[in-house]
Amino acid sequence: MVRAVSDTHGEILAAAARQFTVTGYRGTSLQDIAREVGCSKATVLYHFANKEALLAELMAPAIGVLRDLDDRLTGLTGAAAQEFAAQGFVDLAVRFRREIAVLRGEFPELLCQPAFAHIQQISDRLRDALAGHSERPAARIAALVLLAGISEACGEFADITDDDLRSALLTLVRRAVEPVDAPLPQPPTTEDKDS
Amino acid sequence: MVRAVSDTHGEILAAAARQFTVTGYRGTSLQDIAREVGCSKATVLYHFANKEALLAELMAPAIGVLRDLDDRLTGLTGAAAQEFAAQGFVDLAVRFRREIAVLRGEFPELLCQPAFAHIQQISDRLRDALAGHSERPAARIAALVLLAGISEACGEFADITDDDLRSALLTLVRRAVEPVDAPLPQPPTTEDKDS
DNA sequence: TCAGACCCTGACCGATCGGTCAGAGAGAAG
DNA sequence: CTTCTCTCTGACCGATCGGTCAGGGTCTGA
Repeated sequence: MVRAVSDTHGEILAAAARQFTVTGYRGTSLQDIAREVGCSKATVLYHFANKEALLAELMAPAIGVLRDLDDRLTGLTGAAAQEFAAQGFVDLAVRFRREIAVLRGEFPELLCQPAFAHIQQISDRLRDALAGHSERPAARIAALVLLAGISEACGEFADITDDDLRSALLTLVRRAVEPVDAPLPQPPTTEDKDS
Repeated sequence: MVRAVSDTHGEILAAAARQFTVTGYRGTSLQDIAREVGCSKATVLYHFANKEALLAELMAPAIGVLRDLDDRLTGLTGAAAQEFAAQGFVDLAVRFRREIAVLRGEFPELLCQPAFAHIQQISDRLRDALAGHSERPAARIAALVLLAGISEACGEFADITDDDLRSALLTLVRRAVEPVDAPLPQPPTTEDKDS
């Protein structure tokens, strides 16, 4: 039986999400979260093993999508990989605006935690794909600026619909990204026409 | 007289700069800084009124250049403002890679402090200029993504020379930015070709 | 020799952090 | 009624934070 399963768990999660986006992970104390929910700090720690576990549960969906994107990226090369990375990352950034905003700036330390061990590697692969796997500094720089800028910026456009934001970002990426070095021969099947 | 003016002050500043770029402002304690310098925490607080004053002194040069850029931006409009903002900001970002990296992610809280009260407004004006003062969401989004991405990314290319980084970023911005709505008639005089 | 400015320190402070723990209260099951 | 589980809490803990303070060295100029 479920015993109506008090939604305190969910309330804590929601409050944490709100506070993390405003004051950041480090800047938000368990006390702050408890206060917003209207319970004690001990209650927060009854529902979550520790502060890190709270963050991990908050990020789980976004990280799942990111891993999925990474999986489907392997095998693609050249312009196809570039376009797929662009679409995939823009879509992810838009859908998980809030979650990404949480990690803003706290990446370096947070990435050391086991729960987030792989996302640095994944984002590196995304960047490489977006750079057309080129070694040219200009291509690498453009890809990193776009990834970082989108991560940073998309949380600040709460007044724009997902669709509008997505199309604007995708247009921007396609215009800004370095074109792949050589027009490599790619099978004309399973191809998206404008890239 | 100068009494050889013990360079402890400078050493503390340098150590703080290093640590802030790695662990962030919040993540670095006065104890950490003192340990790297090889002095006591009390010594750090003898040379600087408090932790915030240390940060302020570290940021002063970058902020000065930013204000100067803002001053020279007023009066310019359209494509001229856009190009000036692009060149000015890219140059600033490259020259002060380290300082900008310090503020990475800690902007929201730090901007509340009096020493940094104006830089949010300045960066807003920079973004507007880069967007060609357009109201179109796509233009605003592109400008913000570029500003945020450059701020975020330029600290991570320690292996690239200033000149290379600057030209790569400038190329990126010119390609990525939304062109101004209309080719407005601008006086061909008092025009800075590259500064 | 001595006063004073400068530089530095250990000891200490209150506040706050994440986290622990014993136990209270409410229902459900027997 | 008793018993058990689930939910929640106040009190408390050690660690660490930014910051204060009285005082000890050291050098300089009178």
